[in-house]
Amino acid sequence: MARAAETRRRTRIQVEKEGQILSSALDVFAQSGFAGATLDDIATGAGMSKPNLIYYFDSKEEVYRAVLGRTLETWLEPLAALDPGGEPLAEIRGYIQRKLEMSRDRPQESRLFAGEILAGAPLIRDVLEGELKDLVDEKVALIRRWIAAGKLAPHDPYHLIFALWATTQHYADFDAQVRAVLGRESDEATRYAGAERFMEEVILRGLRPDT
Amino acid sequence: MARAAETRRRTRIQVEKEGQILSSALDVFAQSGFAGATLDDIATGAGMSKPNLIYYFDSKEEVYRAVLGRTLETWLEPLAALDPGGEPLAEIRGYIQRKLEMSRDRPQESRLFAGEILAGAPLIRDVLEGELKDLVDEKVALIRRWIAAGKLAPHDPYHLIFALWATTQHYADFDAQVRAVLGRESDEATRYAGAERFMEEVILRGLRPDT
DNA sequence: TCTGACCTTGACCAATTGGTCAAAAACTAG
DNA sequence: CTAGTTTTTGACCAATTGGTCAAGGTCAGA
Repeated sequence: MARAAETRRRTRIQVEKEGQILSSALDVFAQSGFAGATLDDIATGAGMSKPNLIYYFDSKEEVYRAVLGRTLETWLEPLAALDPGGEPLAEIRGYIQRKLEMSRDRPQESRLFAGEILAGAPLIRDVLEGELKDLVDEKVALIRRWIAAGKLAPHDPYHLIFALWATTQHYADFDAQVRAVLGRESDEATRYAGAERFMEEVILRGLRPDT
Repeated sequence: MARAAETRRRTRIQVEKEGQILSSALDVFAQSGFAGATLDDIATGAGMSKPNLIYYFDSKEEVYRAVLGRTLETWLEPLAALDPGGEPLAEIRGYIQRKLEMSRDRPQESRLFAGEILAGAPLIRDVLEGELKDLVDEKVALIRRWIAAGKLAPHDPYHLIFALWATTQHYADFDAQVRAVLGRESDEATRYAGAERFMEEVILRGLRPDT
């Protein structure tokens, strides 16, 4: 284990350097994937030498795990924030907005997860089957209650969540494709405004109960 | 250049071996990405030695390009099949079905593209900005005509296409996550049936004109 | 069957890269 | 200021891996 991990109290330098490493590692892993990333790239991005990086994290995989772990909580936040006490359609609209904001403002995190899951989620399978599944199951139950109360049209909540994930994250994960198709003219703000408008007009509208 | 490429007439063995290589390469690249894949893995999967593989393709990148290229046409097919002469809602329903079928039956191709685009599409940017953009622009114009004719509700066709891509491909690209969330019970057939039902009930319904 | 072209691979090479180590530099408590 | 601890890195090592090469095996046509 690295000193940083076994020492009881973390020094000022440890906190700083670990932060720089994780920040650089996020960029590199998101851009190149786990296999494509090199410790030298990460170290350079963090403004230090490779042995110095290894002084803080014992291995490339440990850096990767740390970045993933750090991002996970941020990632689950929007869904967790879905409020049972709120008005159903407004809550889901809020969720869409938060997810789109995350895609826009933190695309690296989105791509990091996309890469991990694309590869079969070898390192976070347990988190997906545990924390994530529990959270989703809880929100699915909530949506079912909203449906039973006649506040939402009756559609499978699991597939609703998948559709929201897929569509919102698409703009970060497949950014290269979206930009290519929309052409040079389209700027970021316009892209995301259009995405939000479409989702609210089509998906949200599809959730409105018949009455 | 490899013999296979410069020879005028391809021998029986060339056709066979190149097919085996591309098939194996699809699996390996889809699973491990470009950087994570090794020529030995691909060669072994194709039932031959690494030098033998290099006899047919000059480099790892050339194998990768070949696999990407081969898959591209298949990939554009469903969108290209959108028929101007057909009934708008039925056409889009057919498109959703075809894309979901591709996700289910050819997940490796889906993941291959996802990986490439996630990395910024370094090798197919020109195709995305050329062929793909042209095809999308053409279909966007078609959808706009349908909207103008009052056959579809007025929503941005670009974002409609993105939403359909995102949602259908999600089931292949993020398979690990979908399975984890739905749990062990859910089998493939049920997953895809649920996805199709949701998309038809929500998205397709959202495209129906008001009248 | 013979011959020339095609196919196959074991052995090898050089570059990359994850990780080690010892020694020096910087920091901090007393 | 001093001694001990923490931090930093140049040099190095071993494993992996993309790609080469020469030698031997196989195949198709005459």
